[in-house]
Amino acid sequence: MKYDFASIEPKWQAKWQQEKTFATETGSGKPKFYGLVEFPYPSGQGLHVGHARPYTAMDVVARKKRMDGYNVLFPMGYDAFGLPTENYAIKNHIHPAKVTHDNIENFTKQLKMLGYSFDWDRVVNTTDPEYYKWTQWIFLQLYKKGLAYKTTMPVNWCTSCKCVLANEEVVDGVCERCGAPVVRREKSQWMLKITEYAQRLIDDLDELDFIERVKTQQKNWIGRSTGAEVTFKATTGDDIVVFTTRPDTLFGATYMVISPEHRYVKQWADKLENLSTVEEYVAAAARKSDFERTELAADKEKTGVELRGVRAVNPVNGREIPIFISDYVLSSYGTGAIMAVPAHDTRDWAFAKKFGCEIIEVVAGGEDVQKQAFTAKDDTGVLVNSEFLNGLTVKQAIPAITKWLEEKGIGHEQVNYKLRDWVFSRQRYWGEPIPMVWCDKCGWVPLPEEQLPLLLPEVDSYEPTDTGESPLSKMADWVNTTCPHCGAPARRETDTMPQWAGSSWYFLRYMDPHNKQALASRQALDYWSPVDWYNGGMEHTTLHLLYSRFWHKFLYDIGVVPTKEPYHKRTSHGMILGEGGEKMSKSRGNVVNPNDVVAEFGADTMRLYIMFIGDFEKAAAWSAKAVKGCKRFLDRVWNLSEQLADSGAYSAANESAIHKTIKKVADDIEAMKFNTAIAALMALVNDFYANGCSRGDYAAVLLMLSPFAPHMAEELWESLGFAAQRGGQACQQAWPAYDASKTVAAEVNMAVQVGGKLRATITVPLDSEQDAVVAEAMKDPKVRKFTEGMETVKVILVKNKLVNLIVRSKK
RNA sequence: GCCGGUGUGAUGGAAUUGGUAGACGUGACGGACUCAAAAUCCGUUGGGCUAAUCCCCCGUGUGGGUUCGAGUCCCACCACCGGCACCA
Repeated sequence: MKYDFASIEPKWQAKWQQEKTFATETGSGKPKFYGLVEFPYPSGQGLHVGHARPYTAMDVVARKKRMDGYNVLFPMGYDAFGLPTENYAIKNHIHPAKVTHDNIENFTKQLKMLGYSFDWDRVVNTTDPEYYKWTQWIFLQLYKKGLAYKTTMPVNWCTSCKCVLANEEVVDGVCERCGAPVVRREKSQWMLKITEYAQRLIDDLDELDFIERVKTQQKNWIGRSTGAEVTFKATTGDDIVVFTTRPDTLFGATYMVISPEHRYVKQWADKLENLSTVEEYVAAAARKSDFERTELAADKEKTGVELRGVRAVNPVNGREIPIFISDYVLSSYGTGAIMAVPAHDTRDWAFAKKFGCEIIEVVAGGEDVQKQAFTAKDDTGVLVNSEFLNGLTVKQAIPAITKWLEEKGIGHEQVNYKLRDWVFSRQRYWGEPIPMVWCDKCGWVPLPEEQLPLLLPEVDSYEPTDTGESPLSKMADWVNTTCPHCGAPARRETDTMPQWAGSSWYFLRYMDPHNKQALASRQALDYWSPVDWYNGGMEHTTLHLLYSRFWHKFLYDIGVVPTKEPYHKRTSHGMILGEGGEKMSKSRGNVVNPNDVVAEFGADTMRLYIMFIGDFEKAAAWSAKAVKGCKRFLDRVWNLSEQLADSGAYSAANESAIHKTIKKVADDIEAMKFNTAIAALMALVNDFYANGCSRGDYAAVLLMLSPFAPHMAEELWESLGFAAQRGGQACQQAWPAYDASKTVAAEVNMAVQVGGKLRATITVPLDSEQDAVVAEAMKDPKVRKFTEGMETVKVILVKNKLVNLIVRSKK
């Protein structure tokens, strides 16, 4: 009988669906395992082979965990709000909800076609009002705790999406999604105080089993630095507060720089002798897009203007120093003002050289500071020209000066973060409405919780407006409401939430997806939390992963969830590239469609290949030829079923190899080394071809193969009578038992080295002692040849592995 | 510039973490089967030297080092990939 995947696969998929083979009960005597993959955005293009890699991997893990006796939660859903759907809807005049519905239907079909063991009764969809009701509810809780606020500030504005972006969504000055330039605009936006959680988002990483590069990337993004805030007096009498990580260099501060947006620039306008030049510079800085600003940053050419008419006083020595504005000082970091120490900071040095500022060395130990800044922050430098700090190393001087500043009341230790608050409003239609009402008397009033969900209204046009207002603002019926507080006429917020909102808590909803009273029942949360293993893309490290950790910590603080962190273990997969090793894209014409692969080779081959393709964490190029190799392997497994010896036990010739493979495959799955797990199975099947194969041997291979190629495994399991014999599907069996004692053979092959060079291999009884091994080795003519006339000075024995004879010529 | 990662046959990639480099797959070559091809099965396949699948030598980006022994550890360098970047 031929391996007819085209009829086998739908057969088993239908059976799994009918019998709800993978439905999960909350609560059971078994230990729980919650495996999670990032839910897809249901785009019109359908499932990509890039999706198949992480999904297949976690499916293999989930299936293996079930065989290990775990109660496994392995859910799937759709992150369906977002711009591509909205843009498609605009272009084709179809409602985004309809587009979403159709795309989800297609995705579901494709996911089922690949045989994933999701619990399909727990599907969530972020655009479902029953779901986003709770997204809105979380927002209200954030608002009540003061963590959501509306403010006017310069924001990133995508010129193409006509929408604001979070800092995390701007990459190299362009929109992360569409690549259009991002400019800065003053807009009133809802913000979430993620900065309040900055320290905990760093600290709690220590307890988590995240791969290291995710941890470092998150830490770098949060960007903690410790230093001091110091207050300088301006000649106007105002205080100028600066942040510095080098308070020890305070005596070398020869000028100050404040950002062009700093409030003092306007405040001091009437005192400035060169007001028009200053205003010109401020205007020019404001015009620059983020892209231009990062471009300019690259060549480090400093620009700026001195504020003539106002000066500052260095608090440590009373010296009057000039104040500049320059866009190398950012308004959004620290205090928007710095003390410049050109001798010991490369940026200040470059600026000082250009504008002729004084350079005073206060840390000795480097090159001439007139030629180059000396920035070492360790013990190599010693303080000079700094009165009471002289003679101290930098490391000693920092606490000393900090203490001094505190005593004088002009400074204190300070920690700063690069992380900014999360810009949370979007001026688009297809997102969760923000449940807030503006009342002229009461200000912003949250919608009462019992009025949730606040439904998206039906509109005629979803087009974004050029004015930067949400399309919802044109819906007078919807916008005009009454104040929940005082009953006066009021207006709804018309911005919607960013796509990251729905994905920030979806893993909680899977635990109890149909709950109408809460986002999930406490019982379900207690049972399933936290996610045991979450696999996803590196591109979400500073977006989704950071945002959802923040929300989860907040929910923990208000007593909604039982754990501080949402995910225990986080792993990441590499991208699937096209045949040539380039990124798959329509324009390159190298996109592989999973439907085509499944039609030609079957889902099991597709699954097997995507796991065999290479190191799971690294990018891998698709190879049509290698796909065939995996199909060939499955054919070989299938064909073997027709030549089985009729014994339920492992055959003597294969027993040792079977036990080794059982351990190898289990270990490799746990370590995500799927490629070597499959290689081990291939090697075992090769052994079976060489040695013959019993029914018992074969059953073991079917069980080990079942997480990777479940349809074929089930079909053979059933047709060979194992299902009837052992009861239940292959995926419902226990993982075959591993017996270490069965893996050891009576004899082992050992390498013989002379002077570290391999000269022979010998076969000796297991656990042979040194003398016996050497004696056996000396029987080998090659070994004799290299030891002839030599004196053995040392023998190194690695038991059952290797013996190394160290020789030297006799005197 | 800073942080992280990678570099192994023709090729995708293995290597129990310091112990026989190249598992497994692809490709190539040879054989069996076939009228033939495909499919399948069985071999061979790092380089040099060679009549030889005898020997011997070389070989994991480059140059040093530690060690009985290094793809693996240390130092310096080169190349490529990813992240961050005027963050005081």
